[in-house]
Amino acid sequence: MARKLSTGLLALIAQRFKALSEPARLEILSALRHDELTVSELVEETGMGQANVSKHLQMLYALGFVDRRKGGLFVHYALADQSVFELCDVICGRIEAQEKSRRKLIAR
Amino acid sequence: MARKLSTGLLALIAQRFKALSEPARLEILSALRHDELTVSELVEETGMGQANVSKHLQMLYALGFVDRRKGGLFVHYALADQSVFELCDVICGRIEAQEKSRRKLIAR
DNA sequence: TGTATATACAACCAAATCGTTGTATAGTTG
DNA sequence: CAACTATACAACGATTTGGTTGTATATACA
Repeated sequence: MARKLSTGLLALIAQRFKALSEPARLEILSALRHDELTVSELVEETGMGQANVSKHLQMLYALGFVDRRKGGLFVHYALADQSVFELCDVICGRIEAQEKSRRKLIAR
Repeated sequence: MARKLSTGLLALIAQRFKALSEPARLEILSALRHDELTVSELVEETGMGQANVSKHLQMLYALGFVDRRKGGLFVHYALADQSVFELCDVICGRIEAQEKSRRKLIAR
């Protein structure tokens, strides 16, 4: 990685992080982890409103997190790749480490 | 990673992503990449207001992205670890791939 | 062709968030 | 002690954003 990230690149990176900063969108991505789903299936799976799911999907699609395939009346969405979960893994590692050190502090 | 991420964990993960979803905070982290800096130095480095820098630092500290050390009148902030840049690397990989496929589309 | 269904989209409101201004706190220095 | 400096914090206005409601579009089917 470059020594100093340009302001422009920083903005692009921030944009991606922002897409992942909403539990609703993470839930959608998580639901898509193992197979593709239609919008309706995502609505059912997540319990969110249809328009809401659709809006989140537009953002995830625009930023390349999901792929889209039209089949008849339905639109099938799928994960573009698994890198989202790499990111989550790094974050989870951080959370666990913090949790561990927090427990250690309390134990004293 | 677990097959299905719990809603609670999803919220924790989203919280971390949100901290990274602001260019100003990424810029602060980027400035801290190679050595620790005081708040004043960060203000100078980034051109942001002091109160603004301080507020962002509070969030980054609360979420464990930076460490804090008080020396006299100054408070020195440092990166807690380099994992932020792992995350940025994954994102940058995505951005480059998208850019590449975008160019390919236009070339046609 | 007419009806029904799946998805997208615009408009709206409420809540969250960014940056600023002003002030409080803590530590330093004369 | 008094003046000064670095940092944190509260409050405020402007902007953004998430979710909803209502509607438009497109495809299927009778």
